[in-house]
Amino acid sequence: MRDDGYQIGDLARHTGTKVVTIRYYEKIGLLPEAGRSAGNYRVYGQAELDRLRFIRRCRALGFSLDQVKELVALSSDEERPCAEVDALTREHLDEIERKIADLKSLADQLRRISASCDGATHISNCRIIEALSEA
Amino acid sequence: MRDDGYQIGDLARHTGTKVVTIRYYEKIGLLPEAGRSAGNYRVYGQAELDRLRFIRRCRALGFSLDQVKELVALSSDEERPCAEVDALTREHLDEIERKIADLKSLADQLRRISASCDGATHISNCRIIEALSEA
DNA sequence: CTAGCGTCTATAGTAACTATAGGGTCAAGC
DNA sequence: GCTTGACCCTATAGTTACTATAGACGCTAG
Repeated sequence: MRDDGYQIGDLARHTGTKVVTIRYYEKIGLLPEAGRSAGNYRVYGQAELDRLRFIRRCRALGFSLDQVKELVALSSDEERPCAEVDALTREHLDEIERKIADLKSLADQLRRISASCDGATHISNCRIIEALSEA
Repeated sequence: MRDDGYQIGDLARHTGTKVVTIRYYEKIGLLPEAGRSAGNYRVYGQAELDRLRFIRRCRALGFSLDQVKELVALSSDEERPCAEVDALTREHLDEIERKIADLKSLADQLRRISASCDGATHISNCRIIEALSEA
C-alpha cells in the first residue's frame, strides 16, 4: 500500500476480482507478469489497474477470455483501424442475440409444459413427464 | 443389431448422442450400467433407449445434469406427486428468464457501444475501447 | 515476539462433455 | 484362413473460466 504501488489484494478490491483470479489472468498471459517487492509480493501500478478494469468490463459484457485477449491486443496497438474492434463487438452481439432467441424458445416450451400440470396427480400420469419424453 | 438389442452406436444414432457421451452418462450414474455381450460390448433395449431420449430432451431444454438426475428419479417413482416435477420446471423457467433479461441488457450495451464507431478512426481514438474501459 | 492477516506456489476440483492412445471384436471379402 | 475396416473397449487428459485447498513465508500491531 505504498503510495506508488498496489498489492494484489488492493487490485482485487478496486476491481471486484478475486486474488486467485488475478494470478490466473497473469498465468494465462492476459495480464503481464507483475513486478515484485523485496518480499516477493506482486506490485502493481495504475496501468495494471486500468488493464484489469478493461478486462473485467469486457468479461461482464460476456466476451470470452479469448475475445478479451484479442481486444487487449487490439487496444494496445494505436495504429490499427478501429473497425477491427467493431467487427469483434458485432460478432459478439450476434452470438448474444442467437442465445436470446434460443432461450426464448426454451422458455416458451417450458411454459407450455408447465401449464399442462394440475399439480394434483401422481407421477404415474404426469403430463410433464410425458411431454419431456417426447422426441 | 440383433432384433432384441442395440449396441451403443445404435443408441447414439437413434438419440443424436455421441458414443462417448453415453458412456459418460453411465459413468456418472445417469444411465444404469449396461448389460454386456459375449465380446464385452454394451447391450441396450427399449427401456434404455427411452431413458436416454428423456435425458437428451431435458438437456435440450436446458436442464443441468443434476436437474436431469432429479427428474429421472422423480419420473420413476410412480407414487410421488406431480407437483414436484412442476416445481422443478418452474424453477428452471425462472432461471432462463433471468438469463434472457441479462443477455438483453448486454445486447443493448453492445449495440450502443458499436453505434459509437464510425469505422474510420484508429485505435488511438477509438470510442469503443473507451467505452469498454469505463467502470 | 507472537498473533493474525496477507501473500506465495502448486495442485486439484467444477460442468458437461470431447479427444486421444492403445488396444480387442466382428462380419465381409478374397 | 486371413486381412480389412467398422465398431467397440478402457483409461487418461483436455476444454472454459475460474474456485478451492494445502503448506509455507512476509508484514505489521500490540
